Amino acid sequence: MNKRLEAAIESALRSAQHDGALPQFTIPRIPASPPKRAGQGDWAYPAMGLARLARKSPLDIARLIVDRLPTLDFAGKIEIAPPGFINCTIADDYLRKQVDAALAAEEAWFQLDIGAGKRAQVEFVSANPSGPITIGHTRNAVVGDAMARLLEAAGYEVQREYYYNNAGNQMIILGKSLQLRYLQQLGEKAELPADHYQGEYLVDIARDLAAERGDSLRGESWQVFKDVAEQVMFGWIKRSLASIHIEHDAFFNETSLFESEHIWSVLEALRAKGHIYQATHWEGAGADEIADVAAKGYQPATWFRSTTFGDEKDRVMVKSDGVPTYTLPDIAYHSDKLERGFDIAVNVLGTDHFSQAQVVRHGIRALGMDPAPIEVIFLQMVRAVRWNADLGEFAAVKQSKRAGDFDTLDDLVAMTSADAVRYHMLARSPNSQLDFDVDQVVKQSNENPVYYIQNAYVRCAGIFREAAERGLGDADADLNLLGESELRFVRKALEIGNVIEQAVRHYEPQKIAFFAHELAGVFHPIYDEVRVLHSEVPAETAKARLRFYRAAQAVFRYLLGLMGMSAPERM
RNA sequence: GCCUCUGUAGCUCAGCGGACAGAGCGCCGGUCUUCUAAACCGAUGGUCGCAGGUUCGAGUCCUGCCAGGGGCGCCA
Repeated sequence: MNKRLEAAIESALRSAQHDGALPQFTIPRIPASPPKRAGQGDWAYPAMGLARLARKSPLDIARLIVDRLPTLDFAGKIEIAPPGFINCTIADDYLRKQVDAALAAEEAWFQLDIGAGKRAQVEFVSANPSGPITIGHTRNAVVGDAMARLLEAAGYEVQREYYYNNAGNQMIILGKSLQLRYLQQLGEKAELPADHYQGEYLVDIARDLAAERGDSLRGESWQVFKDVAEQVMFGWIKRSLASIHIEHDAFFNETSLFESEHIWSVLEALRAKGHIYQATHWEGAGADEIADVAAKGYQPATWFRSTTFGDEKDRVMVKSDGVPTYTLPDIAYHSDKLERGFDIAVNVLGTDHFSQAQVVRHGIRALGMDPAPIEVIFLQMVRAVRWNADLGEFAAVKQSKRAGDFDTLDDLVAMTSADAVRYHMLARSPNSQLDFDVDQVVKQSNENPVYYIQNAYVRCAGIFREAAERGLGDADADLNLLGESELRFVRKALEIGNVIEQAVRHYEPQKIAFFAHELAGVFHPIYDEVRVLHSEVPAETAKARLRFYRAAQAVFRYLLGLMGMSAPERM
């Protein structure tokens, strides 16, 4: 709608230039935006931005524009306000029509076409199968899934992908850890080294394994235990994610890149383009670094000259022992992603991967590919915190997998609820750190934004239950009987399209959470004021209002769905 | 040291270069004989970390400081 207003203003400006009222100049793109205050219309266009170019006062320019504005079906009153705003109000008639339009079109009313015919991929979670889903992964999961849902709402065909590193050292340690736990179950004295996974969950798996297989695995190598651990972990991970309504379409593992030899062909491609060299230390190394390398006695390794692309130092691709670092498979994986032809490939990562993501980008460039489709949402740290009465302050609950002391997604859901976890993890800018106060989310659950939003849906459901009992319907409703308040809600609901578009264009899925809360804030006062089943409400008015609440309920159902939250009939 | 994120009401946070800076929670005072009060209404509460700059206009953009988080491995 704002786009159409901007286009109309641009054509008005052109016509003013054409008839000589304004001098010739390139018309800048000035966005119309919703004003903060009531009484300033629904869309405001600041003509002040044209004053210098047109060499006229902003108010005069606004006048010239308004006089030449083509008719717009949604526009009602159009006013000029100092210092030079053009305030456009949406016509009441248009708003009334939207009530029926929303109900007739159902989900299509919200659907955008900016992604029509385009494919998007969201890669998220991507936790190694070395333990349960932690609170950090949970934030990643919620943000990634919301992003995917928003892209779908924008018309994209979306694939949700999970990438995991199962070829590295961590998985070897995992296998060995389980092996030792298994031997402990058989009564052997086996000590777990400090760098092994200490978590109790491995004891559980070992116990099951001993129960099922007896001592038949006593002589097996760690690989066997690694495979068992990986398989069991993935079962847990998928089940945990499913508990907050998240499911991936594809699982991509690092091992497959080795099996297909893809990582080696990528390395050769880089070498052919002259970005690879063998050395004990990188080309720009200082005296300290060279001395350090000498002290460690390293043989030559394989380096990627990432400094060519602006990196601060070159990176090792293959260690001197012949084992690749994470960098090589990561580049290979992303080149594979791009070859699959996605228009957008969103990657949700913790900010601790910032440098790594930059190197991957350099690698993609070095291969001669365009990294533009790759977008990364970096998440700042999330901590589970609890009030510590002894200290008199909030203290972080540790979440190291290997230390065996952490809060998992399962714990969080058990302590709060899937809906509360999803909302609280989503309703925060990815750029901000998040302290997830477990006790607070539980304690305050009665005054929570989660319930505030869901209650809007519930209250509608209550009206329909009662109406059905009294045999009331909304057939032949005359929407002219709707009042100012109801139209205020429709006006706000119409912003959904803009919110989704902005969330998608700027990769800010949290916007939808804030918007849902705002819309509920518009809804609740109306619910109190605009009654349906009240003895003083005339039958025809009740019908119109019933239809309005049906549309409102559809809006909330849609919004809750976009956030992966449930829409309960009762609370 | 370099890179990056954050700093807005007592607390947790929104805020798109535009008009007098916004919510929720907390505190204070009101509102249920009629669709769920998990709600609503009202009051209180701000030198937008500090200092410059760009602009007709800066919480928003630029530079420099200050404070806090994260990252800078032949780890994964």
